[in-house]
Amino acid sequence: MADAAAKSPTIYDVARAAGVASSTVSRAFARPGRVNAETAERIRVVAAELGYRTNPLARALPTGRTSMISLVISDVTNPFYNEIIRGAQAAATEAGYTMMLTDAQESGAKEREALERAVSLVDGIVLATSRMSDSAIRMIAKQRPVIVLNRAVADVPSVVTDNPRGMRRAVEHLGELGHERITYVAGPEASWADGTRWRSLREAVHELDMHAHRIGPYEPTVAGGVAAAAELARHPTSAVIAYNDLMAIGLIRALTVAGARVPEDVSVVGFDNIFAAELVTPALTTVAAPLHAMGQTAVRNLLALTRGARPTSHAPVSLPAQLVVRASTAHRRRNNTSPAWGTTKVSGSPARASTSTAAGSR
Amino acid sequence: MADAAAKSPTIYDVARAAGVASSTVSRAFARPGRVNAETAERIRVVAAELGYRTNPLARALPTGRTSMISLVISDVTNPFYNEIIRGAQAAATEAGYTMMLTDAQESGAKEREALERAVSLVDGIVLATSRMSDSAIRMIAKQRPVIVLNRAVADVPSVVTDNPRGMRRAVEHLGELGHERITYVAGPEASWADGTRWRSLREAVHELDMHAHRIGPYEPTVAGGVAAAAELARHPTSAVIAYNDLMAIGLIRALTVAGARVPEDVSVVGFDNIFAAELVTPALTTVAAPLHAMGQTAVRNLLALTRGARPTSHAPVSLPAQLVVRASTAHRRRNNTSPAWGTTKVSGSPARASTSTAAGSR
DNA sequence: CGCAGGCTGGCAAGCGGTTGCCAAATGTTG
DNA sequence: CAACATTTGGCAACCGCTTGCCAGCCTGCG
Repeated sequence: MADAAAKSPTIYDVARAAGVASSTVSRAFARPGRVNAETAERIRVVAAELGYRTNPLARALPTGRTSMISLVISDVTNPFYNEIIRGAQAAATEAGYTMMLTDAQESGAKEREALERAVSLVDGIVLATSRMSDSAIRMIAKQRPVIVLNRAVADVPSVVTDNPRGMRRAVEHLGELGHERITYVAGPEASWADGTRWRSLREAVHELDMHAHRIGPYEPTVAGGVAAAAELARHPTSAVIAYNDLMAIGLIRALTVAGARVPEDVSVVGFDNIFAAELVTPALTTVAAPLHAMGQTAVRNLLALTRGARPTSHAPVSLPAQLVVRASTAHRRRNNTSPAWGTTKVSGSPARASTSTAAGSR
Repeated sequence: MADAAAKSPTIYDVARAAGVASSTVSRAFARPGRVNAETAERIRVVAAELGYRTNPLARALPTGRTSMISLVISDVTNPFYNEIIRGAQAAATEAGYTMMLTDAQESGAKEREALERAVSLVDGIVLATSRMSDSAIRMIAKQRPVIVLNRAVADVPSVVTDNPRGMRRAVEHLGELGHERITYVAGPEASWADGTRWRSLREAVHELDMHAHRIGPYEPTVAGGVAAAAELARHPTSAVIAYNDLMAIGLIRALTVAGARVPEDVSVVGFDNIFAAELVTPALTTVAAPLHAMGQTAVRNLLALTRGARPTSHAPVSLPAQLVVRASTAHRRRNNTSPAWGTTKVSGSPARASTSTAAGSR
């Protein structure tokens, strides 16, 4: 019908209708002070009548700025990003920028390919939990301003959670509940966050005169948590801290299936405070990252960069974490030397345990 | 640092280096057959050496095609969209398109504003569960090809789940378990999906000689489900179907708190099969929508539209749904005329119930 | 009254590609 | 070998907007 017919009006149409030169129209919109107020007003009126709307593409060509930024996340499916996306979106909109979201689907290659396409379209990029190598990231950063989120890369400004403090709180909490030995269920080996979390845990237990040991790495998913449970059964502790909530959830499920009770027999703490954390049974005690603030801060800092600001220092911007205590942690039962699931562990399912161990240590 | 120095090479640079005209370079990339194979190869090599990459913005200006599409969803936070996003992304990438994701944050106004900005940048738009009015949607559709997802709008092609069949399966399932009366917990009044689900439920119970009644509307969130529980307590049935999983989860929690056991006392069925559905306790029986396929189909159909295809008919493309039976549904306990939670409801916690009711009906 | 300087608005040259049209070169056919 | 068709590459005019530079005009000041 009458759809393809009407091409949208250009500054030339407006210029003709208003009886001025196209450059004047352009300036009326882009450089308010540069044109006489009355003239500008007249142009504005005429433009409105014609339904003129400046074409961002055409504007971008000569200026080189698109007013778009890109947020790349490693996995849209991971609820961890929900609030980050929201925060980033809010900051972008607030500054008049359009944000394009790209899902890397946990693949460094896909991430790279998507970036390849997007890099020339945007004024800046936020890389959240990038799966690319440090050097690949630096490569990108050479072409456009980049902020990495939840990771530290030399020479590239970043925004992270205060993992040390968060971990410290978790350990203190467990300590107050009488636990002395903590098992850390590790996430992806390549993960920067995993590294700092484990390091922080070691420091915390040292200071608090407790003990920690580490198993893994495992996939940072529910399935990964399930896999970890088998290994945990071989060296049970009364308290466990998992790399993230997804793993903690998987762990609890597997533990429950194996006959252990959470939190009575074993306390479990996760990281991230994802949406599902409070839905599962028992509700998960977890270290909440300031997700919304992270997305927001990342974008704000990015936009500052695009305006030419140089980062004051190369140290990551660190945002405070918070411990959310729910139902998956409880007092250690001191007098019970051989709990039900401990029994299960030594005799019950040796085959399963060894299988998973092989998979776990790769 | 040597960052701002190097401007990326253009076709002119390549042309000079290869000793041909810029138009030939352009054609070598855009119109493969139009140029001699050898020449094209040489150009390609030179371009690779120079690190030339075609600038999508510059290309978009004369052609009017950006190779970008936009996916607008009503709420990134809602896990319902996870797989839709994935499917859409996959279809877009496969076709060489870049997809930009926009979150409307459940606000028709924000959706509109974001669209305002994006419409001139993309070749087409997928509106998933749009919160805008039909007429606003048609307005957009007049400017660019549009596909609406999970909704039907006259004159705009759409992709939806086969709600009737899905509902039918749910009702049959409940019928087989001996339930005779079903309560439907309604979602947003304005929701197209809610309308068809309730209608389908009525038809199904009619044919199967069962009974249905409806309560609501409530927010399509966990909180909404919690609110609904209070109302449900006033007219208890042994089976409940909720508008979506989030509400079903909230309902189950509130029911459990109130002393009812799920599924022993009341069976609950949700819709959508979101990620958390299998994590909660009891795991949720739900009608699974073919989320990935929906996203994929929507984008594919959209791209077909951009290539000039006219939709064959204006009837929505309907994709099959599937009932996933988990642990939240069970046989009706026939001999128990006054179940525990029925008792609870009339005497146990009237205060709590009435408080929630007030909150629920707002 | 003459002139420096601030305002305004127009001209025109891009930004990096695309593409209709033309001409030279090469291939085909009678 | 001439006439004609087919490739192949170049020229140049856009696409819609920005912006450096220039000129006309109005003020204010000495």
